[in-house]
Amino acid sequence: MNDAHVRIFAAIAAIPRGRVASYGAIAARAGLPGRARLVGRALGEVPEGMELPWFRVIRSNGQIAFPAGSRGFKEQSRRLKAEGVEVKNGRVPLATFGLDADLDRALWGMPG
DNA sequence: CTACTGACCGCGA
DNA sequence: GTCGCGGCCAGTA
Repeated sequence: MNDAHVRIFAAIAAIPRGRVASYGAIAARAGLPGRARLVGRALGEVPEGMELPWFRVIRSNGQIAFPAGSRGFKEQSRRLKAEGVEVKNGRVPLATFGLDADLDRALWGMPG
């Protein structure tokens, strides 16, 4: 655990229910632009007891990052569907469930 | 030190 | 839709 991880977790925790955000977007919101891979690494280091909506983090193209059919893949798609997010063939339509500019501003208070 | 890997990203062809 | 390439950088061998 380090400061970068803490900020990454905070950004993930801010994703509202029924929405998803990309690794790159989380990295940017954590003050770490261009470091999407670090977000992936941080997610692999999440303490087991920690309450974190990790399943709301997907790739920039809408795909679930886990290999199709893997345990993580099933778990993630299950949780997303459980809160109303459409998962079709391992992919989420970002146009509908992604964070647009307005919601992004409302969440993280960027002036607009 | 080099080399390879990984829950990634964007651009160009 | 596909493939390739460079960027990013912490871990591991």
